[in-house]
Amino acid sequence: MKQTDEFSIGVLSERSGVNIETIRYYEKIGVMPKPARSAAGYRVYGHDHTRRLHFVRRGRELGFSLNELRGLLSLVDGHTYTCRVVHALTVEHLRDIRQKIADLRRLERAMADMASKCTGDQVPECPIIDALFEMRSIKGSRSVRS
Amino acid sequence: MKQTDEFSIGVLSERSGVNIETIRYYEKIGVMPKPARSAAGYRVYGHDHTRRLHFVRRGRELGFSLNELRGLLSLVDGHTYTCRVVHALTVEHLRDIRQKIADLRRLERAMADMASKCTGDQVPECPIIDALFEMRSIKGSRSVRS
DNA sequence: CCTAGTGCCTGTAGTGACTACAGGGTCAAG
DNA sequence: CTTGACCCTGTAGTCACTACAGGCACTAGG
Repeated sequence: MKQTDEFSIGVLSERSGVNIETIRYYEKIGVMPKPARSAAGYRVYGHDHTRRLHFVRRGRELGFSLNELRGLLSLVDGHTYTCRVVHALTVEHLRDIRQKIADLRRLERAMADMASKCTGDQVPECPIIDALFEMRSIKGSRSVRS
Repeated sequence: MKQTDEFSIGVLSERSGVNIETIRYYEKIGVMPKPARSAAGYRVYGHDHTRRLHFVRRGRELGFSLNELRGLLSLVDGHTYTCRVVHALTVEHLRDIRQKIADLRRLERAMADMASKCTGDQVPECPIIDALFEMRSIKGSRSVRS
């Protein structure tokens, strides 16, 4: 590891807040490029890697899938992206987020409803259980993953 | 398949709106009980199975994990649940949901912000890309799965 | 009776985005 | 020269399914 701005995967992990295993995983699936290797076979990273990993991390926090990020990054890599394309992706993603929020709100209401009907007694009966057995499907409910 | 209220997995699937493969999966992991079998080895279900499967479906729609549902169902099966226990689980779950909504709202704001700064031009520069590269971590952002 | 078309069976593998080992090699300090 | 921290590869596990492959069972039509 030279004097210049080169560092190991552990350092990159710490700087980026991304798990070591995850960094290697990103490399395997082609989200992060294969880095140079030291004589001993250790991965050697530089500033560009940090930058890119930050990009991925932010993107993930914003709910982009790794596939979407791979798409964005390939645009960046090829210098072929335009503001229009990126904007379209963002707006689409925003729509998804708003849908998810709406789903969760409906879900919140249903749960709060159930909880309010519950006496919290030690008795072996519970309106929540009944509700789950009797209740109709929350219509329009789509993939709400916990 | 007798005249009484017995039916195949296909019928159960249709009645419950749960995929056949998923029903078999639920059986494998112990969320649904092993049903009786016909002479040919076909699964034979009755009304109780429909009821239970509905329970699981509703629970899933409300965002409970299969593990949580297994817990609830074992309480129901053993007739050992009390309203207090169920209420506690529900309230805990409700807290998770509200946290998720808050996360998504923060995310929505960040995305909307980025989108609004974007000109949507054909130019090969984009504030969104820049933002992703430069932006700080959304603090407190936890598991926001898409 | 034969055949085609369903429906059902088991078991395995794939998804996404990681995480957690097992079983080793490397390196710096004491 | 040994200890411990770090790194390597590769595989398997997580969750909640979904999708297939390869094979019986059953029913209706010819």
